[in-house]
Amino acid sequence: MASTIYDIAKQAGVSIATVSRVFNQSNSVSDRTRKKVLDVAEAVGYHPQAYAQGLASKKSNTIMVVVPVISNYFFMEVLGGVQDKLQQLGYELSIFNVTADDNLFGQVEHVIKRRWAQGYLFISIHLKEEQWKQLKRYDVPITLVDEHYEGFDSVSVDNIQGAYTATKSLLDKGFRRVAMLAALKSSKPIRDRLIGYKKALAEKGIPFCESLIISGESQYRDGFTERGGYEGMIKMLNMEEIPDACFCASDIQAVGALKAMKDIGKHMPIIGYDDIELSEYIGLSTIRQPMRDMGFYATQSLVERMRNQEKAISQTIYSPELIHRSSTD
Amino acid sequence: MASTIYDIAKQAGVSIATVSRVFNQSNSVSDRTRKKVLDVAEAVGYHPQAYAQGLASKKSNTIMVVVPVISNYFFMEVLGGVQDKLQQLGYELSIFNVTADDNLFGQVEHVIKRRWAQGYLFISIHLKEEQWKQLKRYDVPITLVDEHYEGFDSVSVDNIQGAYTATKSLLDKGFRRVAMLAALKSSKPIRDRLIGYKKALAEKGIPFCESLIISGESQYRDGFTERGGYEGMIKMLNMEEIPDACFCASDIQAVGALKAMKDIGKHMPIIGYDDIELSEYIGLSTIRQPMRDMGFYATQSLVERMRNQEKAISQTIYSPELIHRSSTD
DNA sequence: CTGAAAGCGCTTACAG
DNA sequence: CTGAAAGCGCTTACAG
Repeated sequence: MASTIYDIAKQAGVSIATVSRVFNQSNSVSDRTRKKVLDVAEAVGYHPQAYAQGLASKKSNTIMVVVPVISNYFFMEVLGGVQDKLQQLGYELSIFNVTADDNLFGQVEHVIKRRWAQGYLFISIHLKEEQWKQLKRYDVPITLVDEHYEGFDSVSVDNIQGAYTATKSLLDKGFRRVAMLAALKSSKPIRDRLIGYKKALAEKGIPFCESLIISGESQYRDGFTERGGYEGMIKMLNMEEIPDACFCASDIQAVGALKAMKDIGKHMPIIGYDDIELSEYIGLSTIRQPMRDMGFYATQSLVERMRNQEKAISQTIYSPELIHRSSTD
Repeated sequence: MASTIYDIAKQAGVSIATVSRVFNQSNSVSDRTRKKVLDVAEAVGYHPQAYAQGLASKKSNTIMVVVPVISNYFFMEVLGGVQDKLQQLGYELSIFNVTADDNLFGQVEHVIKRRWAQGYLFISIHLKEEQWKQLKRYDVPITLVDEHYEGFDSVSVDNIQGAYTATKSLLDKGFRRVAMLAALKSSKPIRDRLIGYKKALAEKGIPFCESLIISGESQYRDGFTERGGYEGMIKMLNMEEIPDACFCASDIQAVGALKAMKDIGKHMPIIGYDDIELSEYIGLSTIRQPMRDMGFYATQSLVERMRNQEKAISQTIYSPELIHRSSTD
């Protein structure tokens, strides 16, 4: 049950080098020999051990995805794209989940130092300029998704523009008191989207009003949850002067907001952010992020870099798209 | 940038064995020595390489999750539970995604033979009795989630009972023509749920009618999608005699079904299956599967087995719970 | 096309 | 508490 390359070599009457060659698709093996080796291997159920191969070859054929939260719609979609691409290429996928509470950079550095993979896909990992620079020194293929740093290939969506577009679409409909249902204030997407929101207001000459920003304290998924949206909307509907309309920082929060409005019996137009598959089915207007495409493309970009460290760094920035549905009618 | 245990040993003035001991938490190292080693390691940014450790120790501290589809609500929730548990334990998580089209058993066998991990969590992997038996021979810790085979620890939910409960709840309300919005007929959960559905009918003396089973052909996520539900419900609403009520095979399909009813302008009570987080927010009655708990508990069970191969095999079967909300009012 | 041999970077008895 | 040395299961020049 635990045969090694030596067992196969002995049984097939060849050297271990030859067995190794057979399993490495080397073409310098005669068909006869190859067949003999394969037959024996098949019979005893032999496969090269991943760790031994990794150590000896200093390669691993593994791509590692590094993310803060796995159970999250955005990540799930991006990952779908990653898989689609990987399936074509024959790499193995590994996922490393960094925990929010601890020293983020330390965790990221750790996983790289351990050399688990040949290439890394960082999804929604936000570091400081200084820290990216340090990572750069490891000289390992890394592609960033949902983040931007000029030293690495990256694939992202313009959050500022997306929030701007969402807010503007509401303002253009004539609403003045447009609220923003945010999540954890310190999170990167919220910070960016707040900028876009303010920009749209400024353009219309509407003064920014702090009280129209409803943010949550929950650390769980940074507040991008149904519950977060529900609670935020409840607060909003209890304000002395209820907003005219609302820009929600994510579709999943909008789902909660919709319920809150129903429960309270008051209604206002809302627009979400992401365009998860579900949104079409609940008639939610939103800002589409091409999540699947991002995963797909980022993976391609990473693999290209793994094959050629010298290629020029590419920054891909998708423009978010306004999707109009019934929630803003 | 690529220091090994030798570099650290030399710089710290000790042997490589000592360096190794420091990184393996062995307590037979003096505090002075330990500090010296740690200081040097910190300075040069050293971490043991995963592959070399794995090969030398024949252990890997890695748990691998094997699944058919990653971007799927059920899996996402289960994985959330897995992570919660793993975080407490300090194992690394790897995910292996088997593709639907190919020879499933071959893929599963391959990943085990490569010895990527010390323990495996199989989620929604359905094999034949015969194949499970073969896997058993590898003598590797495996825990099954959403599947049952007496040779391995398993954590599952009684699908037959769940479907029975759902269908019965509709029949008890007085509906006679209760349809089932299924997905890919050949999928395991559908087969089981169909049994439960029939059982409930039989109990009430209602003859089973093939035309009330609406199944899809889509391979994508086995048809457990919003679109699948939407299309199924459209079909149903176009039948000459529209059913009185409908049991949907998953919440996500129910979301699609809800939209279909709205679009067509006809309505019938429906009940879903899963109780994904979302369902509470759209008022969907459903059958709750404790997905997070299943992941959590399965991980615990797996780790216990990894630590003690001799422990008795445990089969945990959760009873699904009926959650009553407005969609069946 | 094939083999002998060194080496990948660790761990772990075995001695002391 | 510490070190010398063998071994984990492969890959890969180097020779032939």
